[in-house]
Amino acid sequence: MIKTHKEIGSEIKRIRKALGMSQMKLAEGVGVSFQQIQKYEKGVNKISMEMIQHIARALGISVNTFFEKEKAPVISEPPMKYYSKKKNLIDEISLPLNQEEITLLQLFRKIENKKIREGLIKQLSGIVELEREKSVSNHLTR
Amino acid sequence: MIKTHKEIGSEIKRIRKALGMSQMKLAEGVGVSFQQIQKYEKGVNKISMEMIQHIARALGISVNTFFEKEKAPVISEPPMKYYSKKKNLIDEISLPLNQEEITLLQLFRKIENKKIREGLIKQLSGIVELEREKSVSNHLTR
DNA sequence: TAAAATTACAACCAATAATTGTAATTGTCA
DNA sequence: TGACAATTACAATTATTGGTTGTAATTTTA
Repeated sequence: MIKTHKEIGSEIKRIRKALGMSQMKLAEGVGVSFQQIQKYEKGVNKISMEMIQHIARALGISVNTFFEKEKAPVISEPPMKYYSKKKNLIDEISLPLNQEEITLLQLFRKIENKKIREGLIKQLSGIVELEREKSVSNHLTR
Repeated sequence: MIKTHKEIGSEIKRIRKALGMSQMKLAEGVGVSFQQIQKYEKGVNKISMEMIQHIARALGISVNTFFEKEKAPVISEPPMKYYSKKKNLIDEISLPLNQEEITLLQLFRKIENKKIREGLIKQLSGIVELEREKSVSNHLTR
């Protein structure tokens, strides 16, 4: 859910008051008129990316404060088996990816045929299986 | 140090390209013309707080990505060594994934042999190729 | 190399960011 | 209480720019 300017403005106001700071003082720190601060707080005017940084600095807080509620990228846990039981609650999580993995995904997402996708995954799990067996036998004969 | 719109725009462009996404496609996801995306990327137009959220969503990343490097409000400057690690963003993009894609990734990550991974991607691109050709011929005979 | 796709650049216009001015509200203290 | 200062709300105006469409240039694909 995206945050509206009105919501962000209210947050600015809340923080400003919590700091016992007047609109005038904040305006001074930001470099605009205090009436302009009012507009930001009311959500009348949009807040640009540069402006939010000035405001955050004047308030002595981090810009991230305004997006803290966003869920951070979560690292998924390895599945028990190769096919993990899907949990209905979560259908989308975020993972940090490297370039190779991005390429993999870009290609995979182009495959519209579901059976082909499923087949690929099955094949992939076979490869993984093979690689593991090989490493095991290597280990035994080493 | 505050980030200018130009810098933020460049970051958007870099991420978009890393994801293999065209301006058109991004524009579509954001809900503006692709020329408007150009202006954001060039820093010609300011990016509002609401707009950055739409852009982030269309890119499948968190808004915080644009402020990750930001230092939290500092009273005294911390030692340099804690900041020394320069992280390459392209190698650390977070994407929302569905269950099938997560499975794919988890399997792919188990493959330690680089050649096998590369071969897989090559094979995958071949499949994509095939599927596209098929859809083209379907379209022609339809 | 021709086509298709993607990107860059220009001109135009409606929308609004920011200013100044004034009124209303709140707080302070004699 | 009432006068005052400070703070905040609201109005009107203007310069700026966010967003569009159109076209040219560039890159990619077949």
